[in-house]
Amino acid sequence: MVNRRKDEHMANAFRALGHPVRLRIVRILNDEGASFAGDITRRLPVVASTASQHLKILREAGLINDAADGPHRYYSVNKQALLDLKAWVRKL
Amino acid sequence: MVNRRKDEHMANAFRALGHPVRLRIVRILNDEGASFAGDITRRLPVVASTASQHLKILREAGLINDAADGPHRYYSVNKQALLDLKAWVRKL
DNA sequence: CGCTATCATCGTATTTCGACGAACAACGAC
DNA sequence: GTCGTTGTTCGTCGAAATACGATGATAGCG
Repeated sequence: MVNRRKDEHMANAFRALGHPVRLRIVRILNDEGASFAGDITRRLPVVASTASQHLKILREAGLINDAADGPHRYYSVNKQALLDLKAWVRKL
Repeated sequence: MVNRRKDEHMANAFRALGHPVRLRIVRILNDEGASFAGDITRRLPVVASTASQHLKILREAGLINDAADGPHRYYSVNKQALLDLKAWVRKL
């Protein structure tokens, strides 16, 4: 099948979104713009190390970007990834 | 947050879609219409009992419907659930 | 330099997922 | 009733996910 690899990639993205905390992270970044890790974590019901893991999962799924900024870390949504997601879902 | 419960529900749906086999099931039902369990299973790289489990997960997530039809079981997409999913994703 | 702040990563315990084969249930044909 | 077909559920086991605290790494302040 032509789209087997694409499906694999999309399944990865969906799996990353398939957790309340991670869904909330994406919504925070999407609704309120890029943020520092601490500002995100402060709004989540988990400790910092756990939040960091969730951010890593979203990053590895390609859904968010990160950049170092002094001792802080700046996170933002990957707009292109979200566009791809929307395009895929629209076909359902 | 107003949409905490909604997010929980959407995370469930995303988690259900977060597996290649289940994504493929949804695509089969969506692209080719409702099907018997056996016809679906035959196109998946897993044995029948595993396919049945995946169908159950999708059903419990509300993404597909099922109906008994003699010794067969008939599966179809839940159009409303997909509409909800699309509406949610569109807001990203 | 030492000190604080900010995050990430490591180590670990618990839970959940995902796969299979075996056993079970429901239906139709006979 | 007994088969044969279809599909689900059960039992099990290894792999992965999820949470936490502890430790490590880096940047800026003094």
